[in-house]
Amino acid sequence: MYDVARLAGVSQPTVSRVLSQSEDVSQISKETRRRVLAAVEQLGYRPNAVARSLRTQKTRTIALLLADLSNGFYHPIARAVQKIAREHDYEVLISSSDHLHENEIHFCEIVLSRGIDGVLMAPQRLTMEELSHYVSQTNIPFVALGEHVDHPNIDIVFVDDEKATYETTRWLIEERGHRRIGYFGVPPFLPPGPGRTRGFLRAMEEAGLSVNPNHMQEGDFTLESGKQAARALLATGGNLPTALMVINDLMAIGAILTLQEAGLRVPDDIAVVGFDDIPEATIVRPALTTIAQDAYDIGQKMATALFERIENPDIGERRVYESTYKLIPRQSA
Amino acid sequence: MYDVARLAGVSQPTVSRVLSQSEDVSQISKETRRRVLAAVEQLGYRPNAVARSLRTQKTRTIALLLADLSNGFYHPIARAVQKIAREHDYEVLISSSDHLHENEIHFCEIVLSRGIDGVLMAPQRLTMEELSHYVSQTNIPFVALGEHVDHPNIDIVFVDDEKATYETTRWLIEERGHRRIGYFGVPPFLPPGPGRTRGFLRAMEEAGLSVNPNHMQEGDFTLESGKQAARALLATGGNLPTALMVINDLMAIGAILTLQEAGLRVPDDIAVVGFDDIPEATIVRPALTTIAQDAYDIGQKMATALFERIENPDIGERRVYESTYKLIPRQSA
DNA sequence: TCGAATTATGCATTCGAATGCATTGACGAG
DNA sequence: CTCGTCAATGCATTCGAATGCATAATTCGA
Repeated sequence: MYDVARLAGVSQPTVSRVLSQSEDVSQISKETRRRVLAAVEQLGYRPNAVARSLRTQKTRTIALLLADLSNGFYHPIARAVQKIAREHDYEVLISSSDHLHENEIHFCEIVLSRGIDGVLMAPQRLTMEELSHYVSQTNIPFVALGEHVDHPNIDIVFVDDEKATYETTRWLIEERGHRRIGYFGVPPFLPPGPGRTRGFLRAMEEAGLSVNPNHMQEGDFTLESGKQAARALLATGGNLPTALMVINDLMAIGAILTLQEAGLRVPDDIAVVGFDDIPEATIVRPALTTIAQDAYDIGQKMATALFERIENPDIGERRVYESTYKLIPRQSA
Repeated sequence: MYDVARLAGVSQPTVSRVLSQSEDVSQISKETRRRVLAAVEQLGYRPNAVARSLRTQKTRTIALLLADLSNGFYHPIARAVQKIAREHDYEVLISSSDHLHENEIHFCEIVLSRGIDGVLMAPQRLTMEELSHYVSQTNIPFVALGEHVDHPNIDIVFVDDEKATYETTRWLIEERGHRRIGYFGVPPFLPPGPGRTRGFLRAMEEAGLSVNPNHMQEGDFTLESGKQAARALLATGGNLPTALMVINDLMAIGAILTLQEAGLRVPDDIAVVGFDDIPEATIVRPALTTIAQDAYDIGQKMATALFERIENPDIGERRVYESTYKLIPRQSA
């Protein structure tokens, strides 16, 4: 910057003002501005973002923690966040926890030490104490995905998982006439497991239907775990359910593949319903009936909420945004 | 750091030494070290990465530019890079160009202004002049994916695309007896389009087979564009090829879906071969026969090459690493 | 017992840019 | 002709940590 200043015949602070203050705020003469910009151009000067960050205490970077980069559900979120961030002239540091506690902790440490300006996260294994611990050490805004995050300083965006699975289970019962319905979920410590499971069980109970414990299997959101769950179901040897609610599309697809391999017809022998509506849902045959989430909308809501707080730090209390879902009947149920 | 120093009864530089120099290099007494670490603990002090970066001129961050975050091919690359980066205690700034020139430029600007320590990229639209322009402005190492990147200061990792499609096309001809083979590619300015197309054409020519221009269609690597290409193929009305080489799996799957919708049987009426071996290849029915790339290996090679240069800046001339491919015969051909 | 060689630590400066405050010059009013 | 005002710019400092150099403390040998 000194070199630019010398070439333009002004002082370093003047160059700084030309480069970092908006035209109307600064009191730089037109002529000076022109000379400075010409010098910048001539030298190919580029401001050093690190130095700028140190002085302003802003990095113009937000961090985004996803649960699984390979799960297509998260891609529109990342895309929406990137887009909005770019509109605000911010960069996004993307990280994938792969559902691991250790990675979520690492993410938080990075956020605190790197001077990130705001955080978007889909936390799964972090306890509320841990979250509080980190949030309390900083003034930057946090926005999380999921109803389970309940902290006074964290805005959330959520989808009513319980209602979604409840309604869909009822749909399976009332519209499709199923009475033996199974459920593939995840262990209760993995959001949004509990909510979805609750919705399923409530619908079954209200309909006066019992659930065979053998028909409830657990996985970890991956395709492979959906296959395993289906294998476990088949291995029980007992009579099979006529329909299966699965906690997400990837597992649902895994289940379909394995069931078909075992000679079962979907949906004739077993109907399968997923959750998310990822691109793969239209690739499997039969195409997957699923509860669609609007991931792009979720990403937009999260990013918008975050930047509102970044631009106006004293917005006040926790805000809650709900994003919609919608049952998409295809061929698998 | 001053607070820590005061609490520990030492000077700020001493705290700095305790925190940033390895135990054996530094000449800090055991007792002082203990007191300092205790003070750090007590105050919950966390070094400011921005200040550290300004002083050391290192950000401990590398940048990774992918062509399309939604394309599963890139996920293992990202995963491998993250893993190796973490082993070196670096963070990864991931970005997706979505095949757009504008985004590739933006990425380079960020790299230069943010003081990134190294770059991994899968450039597609950047011209060699532009790349040179950016590379020449910095001393940090660049590693690129793809044979088409030919710059003395950029190491590359590549897969022999031409050989792969050549061999696979021969396989279609010799092992499977196809003589009318079509090809779905991408416009020639999109790597690795040209190499793969060349391999296909060479195999056809050597076999003395001509290619019906109607059987050559172009897309942009996406599922949707594969569907469009298939629609265009069908719309030509003429006789159809009995086999189709497709430049990547996503387009191949799109093609299969559309062909099936039109009442054609795969592979009986038209065999389809893809390239990449993404997870979706095992989801479609028939399962996709494809040329597998070892994306995790590619990511590892790229990251390893990069860190070698980061740790030893004067390694010298451009290095070239080849990663393998392998035809995976499944059911679609 | 004293100086040389270590070892342990502190002081002052530096990284690059942003900013509070001071200064300069031009202009107009009295 | 003088002084106040305001626009334009410069000076000095600051952000937080790392580091070259100087120095104090300790050890050791002769």
